[in-house]
Amino acid sequence: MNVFDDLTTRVRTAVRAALGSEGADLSRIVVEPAREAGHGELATNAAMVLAKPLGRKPRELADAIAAELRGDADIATVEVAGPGFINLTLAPSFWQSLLGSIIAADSAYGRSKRGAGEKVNVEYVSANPTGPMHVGHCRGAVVGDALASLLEANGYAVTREYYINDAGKQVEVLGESALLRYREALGETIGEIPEGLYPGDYLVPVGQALAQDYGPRLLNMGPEALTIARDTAVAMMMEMIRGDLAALNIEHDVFFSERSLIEGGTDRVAEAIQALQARGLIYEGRLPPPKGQVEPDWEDREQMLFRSTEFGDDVDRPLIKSDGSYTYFASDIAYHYDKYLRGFRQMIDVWGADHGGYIKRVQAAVKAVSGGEAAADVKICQLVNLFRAGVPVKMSKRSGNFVTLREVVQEVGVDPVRFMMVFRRNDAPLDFDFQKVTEQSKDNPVFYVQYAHARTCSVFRQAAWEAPDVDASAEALGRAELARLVDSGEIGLIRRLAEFPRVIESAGEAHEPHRIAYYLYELASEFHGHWNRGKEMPQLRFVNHGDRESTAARLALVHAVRLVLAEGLAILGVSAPVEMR
RNA sequence: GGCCCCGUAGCUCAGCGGAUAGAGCAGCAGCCUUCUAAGCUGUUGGUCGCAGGUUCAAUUCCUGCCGGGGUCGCCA
Repeated sequence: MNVFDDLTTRVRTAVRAALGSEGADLSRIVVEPAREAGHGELATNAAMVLAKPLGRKPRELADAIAAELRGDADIATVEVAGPGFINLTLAPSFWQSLLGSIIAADSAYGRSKRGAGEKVNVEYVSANPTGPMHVGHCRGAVVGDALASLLEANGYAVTREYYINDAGKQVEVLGESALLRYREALGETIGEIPEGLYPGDYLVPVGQALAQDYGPRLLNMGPEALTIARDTAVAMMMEMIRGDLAALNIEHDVFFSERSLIEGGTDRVAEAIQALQARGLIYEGRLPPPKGQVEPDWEDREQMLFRSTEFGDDVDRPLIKSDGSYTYFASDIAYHYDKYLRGFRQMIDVWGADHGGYIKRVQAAVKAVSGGEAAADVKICQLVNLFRAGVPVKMSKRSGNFVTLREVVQEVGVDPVRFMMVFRRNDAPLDFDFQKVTEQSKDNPVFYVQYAHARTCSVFRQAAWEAPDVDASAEALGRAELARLVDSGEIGLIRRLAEFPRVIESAGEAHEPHRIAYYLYELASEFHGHWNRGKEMPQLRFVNHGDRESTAARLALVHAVRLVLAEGLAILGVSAPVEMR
């Protein structure tokens, strides 16, 4: 039910009829919404695309195609304009019946089957399990989650995944920090937390849990105690992080432990390296030191390298540290190899801006390890700048004075956080103002869009009161005399609703959930605008006194607007309130 | 120095190769004696960082500069 696909097909048919089908490439022909009112409702580039291959003038081709299109009863006007555009307006009856289809499709409207059930893995958040999530993690969390939903709306089989970095030095430090808290829980005075350990209070419960479970036994246990403390701490931190995510309504399908790659008998990292070796992509060699930067302890040594440059990386990458353990990247290769073995050919990783330099090597790894069958897209999320009524919120890691995700959600609620995080492109920095995002005013996009939905609901409440004889059920509205919808504002709204499937597809294809947010903003704006016209011109109001048929038709339109707003907000994980009080 | 991202109206930003580049805010001019719930309507404002290239067509793709940010073996 994508109008643009529908019309593209019709245009291609018209092209074949007008010009014969002698092998011309019709794939580049598209029908798009016209940008300006003066350019009709839809426009196609068919004539311009075909001009060159056919060796004919665009305007001439356009005239021939246009003549063909005029035979289509759904097309009201056809005009050739500019360099060879064919501008179309559709018959009101076309839009009216489209509205009927939208209502019939109900919550399936906008959903695409383009993904055809293909498996996609979206890995996001993946915050280190060393403490609670702070606002910095928030954006990636929301972007990843909304992207996952967006891909589901496009018919993909999506797995939401979290990679737990539970294998490196940081979790060892976490373990040590937990042991200190353990001694504290046993009654020792530990004084100030030493430099280099995690000072946060959130480790106090970990120490208490250890004390409760083990009593004083860990004190003389040796290295084993550290392992126990570490594992306990990681488990409890992950519990906390899950709670943080739950506060954002985020739930992952898979939590993948980095440590699991090397524990439990099989060395999955070694297997991944072997897979690369089998493809001749591993060698012993030396790396040039980084240029333009002083590296005092640079040690030139012969080491095992992955030939990632073969896949577009800048230098080949080491897999084994000088102490003999695997590099983080080696584990990550194994992790992505695992994703490939689980059947994912499309992998999306959502990372913070500071990981930008890591993209090429992971993409190289995915290509290498899958023999070119799989590909990774990496979405980088830029910083979020916090404000309170326009004043920057100071944050310093050193003083531990960072704002946690939980605090933000508690203060402003989930909806403003989720909406604002996708109201920018992920790769552009974003300003987040605690005060503005909760304002109930036109200037606050969250409110503006949610209010549009609430307003649609309000119309129905009003209708039940003022026009109780009109059956406002979805079934009845689907049967309404939609031909009553002739006002330009009404048709305009239907036209906007018609764009929804197209927005879902293009946003899904580009992996850009923010486009949904912008679309919803535009739809809301158009709906509010039409509403406001009813102030000056009561005859345009949805509840049209004394005319049941007209009221029913308009309620059908409002119902469809509500449907699309709710669907779009659902993709973003933002609620669609029935009232804003 | 290498690599990556960004550069569009005074500000914050949209813009999947298409026409005269859009929105919100701010500014300006009206309306707001009351109704459909958090005002409304209109309007000013642009060498799309610069220079080349590809194309019928470039803000969009490519190359090189300029400016801002990030990042740069054995951290994750």
